[in-house]
Amino acid sequence: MGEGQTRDVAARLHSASIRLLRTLRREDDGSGLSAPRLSALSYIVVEGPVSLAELAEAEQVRPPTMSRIVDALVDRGLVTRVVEPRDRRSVRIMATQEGSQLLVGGGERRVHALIGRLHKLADSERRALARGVEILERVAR
Amino acid sequence: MGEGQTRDVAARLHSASIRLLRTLRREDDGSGLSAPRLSALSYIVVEGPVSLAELAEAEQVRPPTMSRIVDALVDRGLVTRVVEPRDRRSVRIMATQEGSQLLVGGGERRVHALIGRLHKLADSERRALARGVEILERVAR
DNA sequence: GCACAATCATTAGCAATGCTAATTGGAGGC
DNA sequence: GCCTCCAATTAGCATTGCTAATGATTGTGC
Repeated sequence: MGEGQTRDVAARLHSASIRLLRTLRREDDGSGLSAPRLSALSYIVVEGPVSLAELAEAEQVRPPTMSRIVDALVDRGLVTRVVEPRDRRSVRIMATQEGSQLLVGGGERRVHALIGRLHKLADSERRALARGVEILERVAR
Repeated sequence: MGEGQTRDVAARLHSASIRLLRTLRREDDGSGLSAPRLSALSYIVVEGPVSLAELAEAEQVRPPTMSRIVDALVDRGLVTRVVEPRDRRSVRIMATQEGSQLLVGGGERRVHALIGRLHKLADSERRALARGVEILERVAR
């Protein structure tokens, strides 16, 4: 594959990813949470108990910013903060039942919407996309 | 392809897209613009003259929010606002030379970084990814 | 064991971004 | 001409982002 074609794939992959996530983001309205809060909650639910530093790093914001977002999630009872006994400087942030349910209870709205779109594809296309996703996972790592 | 597999593809596509864009976002630092401003400028450069309403819709923010972002871009000389003569209520927003150069001049940092990653793939993988991107474009439309 | 540097999180204070409601200015109907 | 509708902006507020400074705890050197 030539240099120009590689550039073409890169540019199109970039803009298709942006468009996909923008489309799916419309599903977030029903959650009642802002985008940063929902994204943080999602990470907490999936990645289990995490430290504030890890969470901030993963969400690409600074610790003070994330500390406030966690405040808001705690206020709503979606998340708890527990001091880590091994190192009492740090905290374990984990989802409450309510927090997990808010996410999965909605059937994970975004994924659900995406499944609906995938159903419109031919089976061979879904397989080709699945293969592309495997490669994308390596590229995005 | 079964229902469970389709769900699996959807979930993985979703999170791989998030991870990809987060990775590439690190390239934005060099631009000197915040994420919303850079994203708006990018749309303006690519989509030529646009109205405020169209730009707000595309970026999924409300018109007042976008109006202020455009203010900031105008202040930096990256964009101009021209009253539309056909309908003097509306406005044509377009990039200046400087605005276009800021984007393409950096070689489009994100795409450039992505090309570097694609180079590490085997040729057959790049082709499979290219096929996946074609399908993704339809899914994301 | 004790001062001292390093580390994790939070607080303080500011700029930018997001919203809704209200306003301004112009277009179009009648 | 007047009234309604429409595009954009202004006003005012909450949230999100940052850096700098502070608190609290841990680890280190001696």
